[in-house]
Amino acid sequence: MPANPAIDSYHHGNLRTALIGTALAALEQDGPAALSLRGLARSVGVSATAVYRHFANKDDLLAAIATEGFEGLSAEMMARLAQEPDADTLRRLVILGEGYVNYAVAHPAHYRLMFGKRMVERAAYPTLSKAAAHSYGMLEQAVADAVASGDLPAVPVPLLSTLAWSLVHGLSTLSNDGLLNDKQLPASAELGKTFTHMLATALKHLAQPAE
Amino acid sequence: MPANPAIDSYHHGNLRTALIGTALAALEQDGPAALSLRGLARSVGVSATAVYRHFANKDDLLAAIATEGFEGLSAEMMARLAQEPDADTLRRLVILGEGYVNYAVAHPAHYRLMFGKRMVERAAYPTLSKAAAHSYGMLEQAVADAVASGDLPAVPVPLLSTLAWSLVHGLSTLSNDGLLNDKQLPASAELGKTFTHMLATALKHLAQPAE
DNA sequence: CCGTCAGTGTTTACACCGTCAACATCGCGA
DNA sequence: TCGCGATGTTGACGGTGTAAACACTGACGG
Repeated sequence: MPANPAIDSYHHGNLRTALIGTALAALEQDGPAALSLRGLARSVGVSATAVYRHFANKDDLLAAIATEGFEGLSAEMMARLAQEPDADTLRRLVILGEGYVNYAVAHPAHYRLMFGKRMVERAAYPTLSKAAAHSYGMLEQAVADAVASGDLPAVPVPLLSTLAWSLVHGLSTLSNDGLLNDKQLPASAELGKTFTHMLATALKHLAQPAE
Repeated sequence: MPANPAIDSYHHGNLRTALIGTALAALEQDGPAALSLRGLARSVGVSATAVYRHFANKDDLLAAIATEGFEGLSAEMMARLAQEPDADTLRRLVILGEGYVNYAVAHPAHYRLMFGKRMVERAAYPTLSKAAAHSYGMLEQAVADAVASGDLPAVPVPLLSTLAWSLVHGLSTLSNDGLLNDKQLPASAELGKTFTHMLATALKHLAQPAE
């Protein structure tokens, strides 16, 4: 294959990458419903069925995009952690939560896609499910560390991390769906920080998990 | 209009109701993506364009279905509250959370629809947004009561109720998307109870909301 | 140097979809 | 009774995802 992205010839050069890139742009601009394979192919300047040389079908393309989303999410969280290397376990949890919500509200359509039906049938998309598991793993690890160091009470880690995940995920989707705007609340990005901090503070005093 | 649902004639009798009902069944069986106006009309035994006598377009139908969803959600929470009239404010919050998650996981496709893009452009669907606001209002009221009675600390009510909503909403969607099944966790319905209880317990000791 | 061959892109076609316009049929009220 | 509004039908248009058959091209082995 040629080293440069190809100028204009019969063969595009790197259609796969171009398709994902264009799809991402279209996604954030017009929403997921407006994304069509034919339109995408048109934008890239290629015939409609050329897409099928690189993706089994539309879902397959979307899965690839969703995978990139989880990778981006993990990267964002990782970067924020790296910026504050001396944070204690609770602070690290807050950083993760803040990074999570921040990424989600910065890429609303992408984020929505990441949790679409492809996530349900994730047996068919192992790469996607691995990427998602990695993102979740970062959260769970942070929770485990906080429990191990005694900064969080000895509640079962899966329970605590699912709770944390539910919170940031719920906040992200509610915000993306515009359900928080009309209340007197700080911007959603700030919300992530406030919430995770609140939660960490509260959980320190968590007594018993079940009745 | 005739009193009985109509037998078989040129005019269906209560197409609108029939469409919503059939749509609901199809929704839970095959998922939201598989739901088409034409297929729906076929199932009901009516021509494709008959739908447009009762709904402006597909989105309008879906909005009606989503509205019913929020009404069902409110009803479920209300019913559970009524079952336990002597519950204190914190317990009432737990009941609400449990009812919320329970309804969501009992009607996954319906619940997903309720938070689709119609929710974003809810200016165009005032009935839908009213129904949604009512569901949320129940939560917020319970939080306000708990704060007023001193059972929860004096954190701004919108903040606390958004936190509660985020939690149950996040948990519901994660569960519906099958992201919780492979962990060693109790069933999601039970999770709702556990979580809200955990949260209520933890929040009792919440000190300061912000840094 | 040339042929072949796998990878990539094209054309054509099909079934399905949401929706519009024009027309048909019914039942209720003046 | 009759006419009119509500409801349902037929037909058509442009859009979609995708399968099948075909075309182009660059790289590699003889």
